[in-house]
Amino acid sequence: MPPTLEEVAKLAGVSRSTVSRVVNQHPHVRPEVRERVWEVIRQTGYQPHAAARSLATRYTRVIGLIIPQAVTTLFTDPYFPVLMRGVADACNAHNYHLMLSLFSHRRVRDSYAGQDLLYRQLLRGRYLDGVVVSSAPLDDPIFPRLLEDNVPFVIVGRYPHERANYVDVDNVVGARMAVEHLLRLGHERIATITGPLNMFAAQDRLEGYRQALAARGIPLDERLIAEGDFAEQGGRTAMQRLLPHQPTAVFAASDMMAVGALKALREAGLRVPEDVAVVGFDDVPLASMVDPPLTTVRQPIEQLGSMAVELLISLLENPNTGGVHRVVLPTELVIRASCGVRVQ
Amino acid sequence: MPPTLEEVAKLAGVSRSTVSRVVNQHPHVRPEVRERVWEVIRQTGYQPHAAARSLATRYTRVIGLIIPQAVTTLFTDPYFPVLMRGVADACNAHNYHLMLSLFSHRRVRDSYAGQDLLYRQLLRGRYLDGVVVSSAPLDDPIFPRLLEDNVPFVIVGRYPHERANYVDVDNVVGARMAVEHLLRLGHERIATITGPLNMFAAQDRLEGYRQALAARGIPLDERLIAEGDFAEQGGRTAMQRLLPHQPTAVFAASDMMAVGALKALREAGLRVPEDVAVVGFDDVPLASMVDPPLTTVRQPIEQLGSMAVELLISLLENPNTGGVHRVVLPTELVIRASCGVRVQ
DNA sequence: CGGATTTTTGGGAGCGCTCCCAGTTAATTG
DNA sequence: CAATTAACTGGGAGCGCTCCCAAAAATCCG
Repeated sequence: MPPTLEEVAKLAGVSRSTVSRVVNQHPHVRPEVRERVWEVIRQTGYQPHAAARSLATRYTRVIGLIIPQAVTTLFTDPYFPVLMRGVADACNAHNYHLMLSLFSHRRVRDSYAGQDLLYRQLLRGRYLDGVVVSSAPLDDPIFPRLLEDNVPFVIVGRYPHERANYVDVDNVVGARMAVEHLLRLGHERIATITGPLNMFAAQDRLEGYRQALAARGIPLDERLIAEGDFAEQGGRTAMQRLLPHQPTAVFAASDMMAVGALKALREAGLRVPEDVAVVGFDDVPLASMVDPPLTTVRQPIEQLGSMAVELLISLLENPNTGGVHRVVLPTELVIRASCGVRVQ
Repeated sequence: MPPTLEEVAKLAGVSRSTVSRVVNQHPHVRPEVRERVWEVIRQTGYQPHAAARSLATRYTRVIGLIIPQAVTTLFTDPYFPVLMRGVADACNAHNYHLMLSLFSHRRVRDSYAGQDLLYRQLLRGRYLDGVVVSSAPLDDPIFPRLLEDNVPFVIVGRYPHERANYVDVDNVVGARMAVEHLLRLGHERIATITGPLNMFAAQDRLEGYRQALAARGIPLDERLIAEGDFAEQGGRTAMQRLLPHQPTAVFAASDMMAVGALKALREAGLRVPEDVAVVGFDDVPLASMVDPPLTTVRQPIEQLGSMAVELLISLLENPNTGGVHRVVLPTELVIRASCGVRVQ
């Protein structure tokens, strides 16, 4: 049974309140007393009881990371581990703890309803001070829940609501750069494999693709647009659907889908980049390991995670700082072999 | 301000205690009253305050997942996401929440000392009911801490202590199968790239390698053993160190290291499997995507995660069930192209 | 050096919940 | 139908902490 404040107080010959002051670094404690109390704390290994503390203060020093995405994508995609690292790092640095909620929809309980139940528990039950949400589809029930319960939150990505704080990457510009690069290489029949279009990132990357073509005066050919799911398998089947329309280049909205596309192309007996050029998005480690190495759009994933946390914490600690906070980070085109170098 | 028990009680015209009984499914509440209370709960969206509850019950319904590994490996290795999925799934299924602690050692605070401080906070501060630990080196400070503070825990892996519960994979047998396969293919100069030897899994896989050779009467050649770090880069440099001793086959203790080895071999102008056969361990998704696809030892990673959680929960809920709980799951050899098929 | 400050200190109240113990009310039984 | 017994219900105490307020001690100043 670990010691309580009261016990420490008795041992140090002071009152509960004084020990509390010492622990919480309040001023107005004689240095001599303060030292005596610290000594007892050290010896007893005293540690404040989190529940008691948060019952009294209404703060938990815990933030949640919610990743509601249906699973397939999630865990073959190296995106998430990296994001998590950014998030975890920032939490450690600020002495917050991290609660992770993943939903895989594979068990009955993980249904839409079960998920909503868990959200309620987590948010209304005051397990958390605030939340970082990543990769949620636009219609995910987490958003209304957060808004309704007035829980401070930051999205990694974007959400169309006046009270939504977010940290995002400039997906439109990133995608445009990628497609412009293909245009520069002389391609005109450029296809795209999009992410699931109920996600903003997917929509934005498609928009970038559109803009690049429009700027070049190339009319949009709907047959050159195939929707994928950000995962490899989806990229592969999307590519198969695109093949009959003979694109000479493909912009995939994620590296995993680009890898899938690579596979589909190889199966169809086409060479990359000679017959078809491929560009991805994300620059996950795998991108440089496949054959041929992928040209891709790098996004600062880890930084996204830590910035989200830092923004959230600043929201928590200065609640009055008015206004909505939005950060958009730039992307960078990384050129490798998969798009070839065609002379115009 | 969300409603409290007391408020719900007033609205339903009963006492605090009765509402508590309803919420906690205690018997001895008239069905009619029970229904009335539920109705109020539904209308108000009442949700018990977690901190208040755990202050009173001394339970939090939160379990921790602690991954103390120095980072490089961690997040390029698809092992962790999969493990996490297993862990998260099991938590969801049993209505527990998951607290994640990762340490990357990249900031000052993430030093050994900072880490220990966080452990104390987490464990002594009663944030958690119990803990799952994965990929901790044998000398990690988490173990003494857990033992000393008497926190229920389950290791994914293994730890030499009488009170250590764990869920592990049969690394020795898995490694032996891999090496035996190479032996069967006629190899005699078989090298191995081990994991960091302060981890049990690495030691066990090395032991399996030893056993396979010994059973065949092949003397151990220390020059054919190189220590890696489970990550790609480490596998690559380890392979470079092995090359001068001209192995005809290599058993890498992780797929990521096998991929690194592949790279080193290619750089050295050697063909796989014609010149050197390669076998990995883990069967991560990447294993089947590289060229040539890796022969490897599959371990049920996700199952490992969910079993660890389930074991932990059963420990928490039936504390008197004596004895230590240990589960060892089997592995499976997956044969692909990287080891070739040599006729003896 | 005595009153006015200012700094320290202690203790009560309360955060929202569970659990135990009586007190009520309803059901059973001979 | 009175006497038991069982099924419900309410309220106090307490989980360990913070915060406020007032009392006590130390410091100041003319």
